[in-house]
Amino acid sequence: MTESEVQKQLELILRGTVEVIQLDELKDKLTLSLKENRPLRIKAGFDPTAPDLHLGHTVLIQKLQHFQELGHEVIFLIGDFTGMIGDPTGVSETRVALTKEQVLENAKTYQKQIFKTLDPKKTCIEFNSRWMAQMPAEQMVELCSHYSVARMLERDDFSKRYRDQKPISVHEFLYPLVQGYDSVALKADVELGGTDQKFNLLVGRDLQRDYGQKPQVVITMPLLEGTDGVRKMSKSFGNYIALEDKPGDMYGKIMSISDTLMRRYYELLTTKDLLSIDAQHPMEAKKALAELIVQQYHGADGATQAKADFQQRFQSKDFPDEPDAHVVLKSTDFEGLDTASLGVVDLLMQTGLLPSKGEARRLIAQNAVQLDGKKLTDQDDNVMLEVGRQYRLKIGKRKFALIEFKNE
RNA sequence: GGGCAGGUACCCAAGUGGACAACGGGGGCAGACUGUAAAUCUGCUGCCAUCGGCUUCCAAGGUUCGAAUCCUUGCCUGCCCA
Repeated sequence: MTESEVQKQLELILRGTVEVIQLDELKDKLTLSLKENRPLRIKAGFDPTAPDLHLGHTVLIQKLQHFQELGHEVIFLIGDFTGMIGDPTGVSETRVALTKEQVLENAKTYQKQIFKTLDPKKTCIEFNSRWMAQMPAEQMVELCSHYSVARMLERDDFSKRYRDQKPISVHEFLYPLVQGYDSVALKADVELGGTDQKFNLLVGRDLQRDYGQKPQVVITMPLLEGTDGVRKMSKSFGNYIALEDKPGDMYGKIMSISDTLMRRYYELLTTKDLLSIDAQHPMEAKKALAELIVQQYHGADGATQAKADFQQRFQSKDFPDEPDAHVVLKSTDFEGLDTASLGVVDLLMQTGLLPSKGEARRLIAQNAVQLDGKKLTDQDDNVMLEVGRQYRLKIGKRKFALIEFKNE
């Protein structure tokens, strides 16, 4: 009986994962949890320096939600203490230490975003400064004694930097140790992380063993590719879809991904059956995905609106209900002119949607500007505006402005 | 403390006294094609302007008819030796 239940839980848990260390231990833990009616403690740590989450982060959050759905206890750990160290994973940039206020502020933002997925009542939010900030130096030294330099250097980027004679600050060794110790402090049964976290996650297992605990099961999740379909989603690559993106933008960004990437997003961001996705027309499937995700973060209304707007804007190439700019010109805007005649370039600049006149000229030269459906091709042209009429200006494929001339 | 290398547009990266608003790649934008995509092809990508002008190559000075390029100082980054 419990066995089939374990199997059922596993199916959801394993979806999209890269690696589970060790699967047997996970099975045992699940079995025991069911038998004793005790939820497992699921830990995932987040950096407080980047509070604006994007879909890449939600791969983990989604997985946490799965556990929550299965009745387990989710611990959302904000690494405010480790944040001061700065994760040396990959290319390390010098981090500016955050103030307590900033961390709390960021934590709030986090909560607002994650509780769109997680159940607030069943989520425990922790800060690792709670135990780390008080830790006496003696204990810190003690903690350090549990790991050797040689083992530290096993870590891929450490060994690489060491080999390449790139600097490794001593305090960087503390990052994995502290992250591992967090698992001890929290008595975590399972810890989730991206594949790049594997080393740190494993340190947690070792430390727990040393501190007389059962080692946590480590589950690594893939790093979600960004909208370019190649590199991992990251703010610095500019290929991200932020949870705080406006519904329309979010929808549009999802629609612009490749079909291959869409399947990946389905796998990692939803629980939809992939076979049924493959059976659909890719465009329909993508629309459904976009709607689903926008709905999750902006509600049903936002999703419907975004969908309709997208349809209008791009698919039927119609003028949207809500243009990006609405310009109202008055006769006083035409100094020294008695007619409402305006240079095309100036008209474009009035919308505020373009950074410079050069850009405006360029777009005109590239046949990218339409006024009421008519292409404007000569940058020296003037447009005559009639009083009271609304003009629809389309700039490129995604910028729309409504121009109006009111005489007063 | 000493030695060396380097800081060029959104990013990477050429250029080492004039022909430089600055090669090339990435990214971005636009056009064609399409499924609104992706891939591909083409063009554009400092600012203002009618020929033309203006402000740029870490910062501040200097040399020169003329500097991204040479000199001085400062700031920053990496390496090596102590």
